[in-house]
Amino acid sequence: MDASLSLDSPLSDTVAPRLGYMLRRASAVMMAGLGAALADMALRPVEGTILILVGENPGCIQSDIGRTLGIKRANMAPLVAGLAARGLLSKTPVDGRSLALTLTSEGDAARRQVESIMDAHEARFEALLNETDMAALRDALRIIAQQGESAPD
Amino acid sequence: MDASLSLDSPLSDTVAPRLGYMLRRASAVMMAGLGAALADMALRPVEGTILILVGENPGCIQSDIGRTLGIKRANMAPLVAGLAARGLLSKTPVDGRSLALTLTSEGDAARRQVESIMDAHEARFEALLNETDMAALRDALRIIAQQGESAPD
DNA sequence: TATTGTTATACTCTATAACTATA
DNA sequence: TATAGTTATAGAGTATAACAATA
Repeated sequence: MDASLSLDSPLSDTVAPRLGYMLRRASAVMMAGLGAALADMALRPVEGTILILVGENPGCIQSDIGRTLGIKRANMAPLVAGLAARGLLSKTPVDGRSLALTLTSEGDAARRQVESIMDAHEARFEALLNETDMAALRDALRIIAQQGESAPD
Repeated sequence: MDASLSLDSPLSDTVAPRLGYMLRRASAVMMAGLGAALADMALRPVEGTILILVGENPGCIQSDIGRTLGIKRANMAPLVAGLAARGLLSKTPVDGRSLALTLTSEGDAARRQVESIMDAHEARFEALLNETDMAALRDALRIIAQQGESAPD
């Protein structure tokens, strides 16, 4: 049993096996799956991620969340405002210029649900790989991601 | 030597080790690197990819490229028009409704340069990983990407 | 009827610039 | 001077709908 050439694609494709292209495809598949899983809660992946981060860092300031997730200040503002408008988190001034973020009880319930959904989503993919490949995958992804440090703002 | 906790991030972050998040980060790093490497040619990664695909499938029709790369017809039109306007590829009717794409000689020169840039870019990352991890990474990415098949249009 | 290519359009994500207020 | 938050805006990337021409 070999064959397997051009079963679903009639074109020769030397781009498909490239590392960057494979990474992009795999990432898109997982993001789409997570987005679909979170759609029931009317939350996007980035919003779920913010809830988790605020949940484990109560009182953290908005800028720290943005720096941790690689989201610029200008784009954090509407994200946090949206979550606050839905009653999921509250902004309380600490500094005069900084806002401390904490989850409301409703936000914490949402956070627990998001974590549950993310756990199940990850488990679905991890079940497809053996432990050795999973460990190698994590190592490789960490090393690749480390190449893109810096970026002040 | 352990330490390593919160050196660059003052926040606890249980999202960072999640598979989907690591994939997204690694993919973004590689895409940004490739984008920077291709910027000298004033080509975006997707444009370079189209040049490669047309180069190895001369006379293929526009729709096949779109299907292979997961780009919708509506979004292929301006991409191909842009490359044609720059003299990198030519569109010749075959069907009356289908357009066969071929690289011009200038387009083929660009294609060779793109492949050279992509080779160097990949090599830079592959050098960071041993053969075992690279093989595991490719296997894992292929398996993950396979979970997101379908999508008719 | 299904496919190809095109245009228009909209929504998301991301980026910069400019502004206010504060440390 | 540097930082925090906000607003406005612009550019990609991606999505649907509608259309004309063709198979």
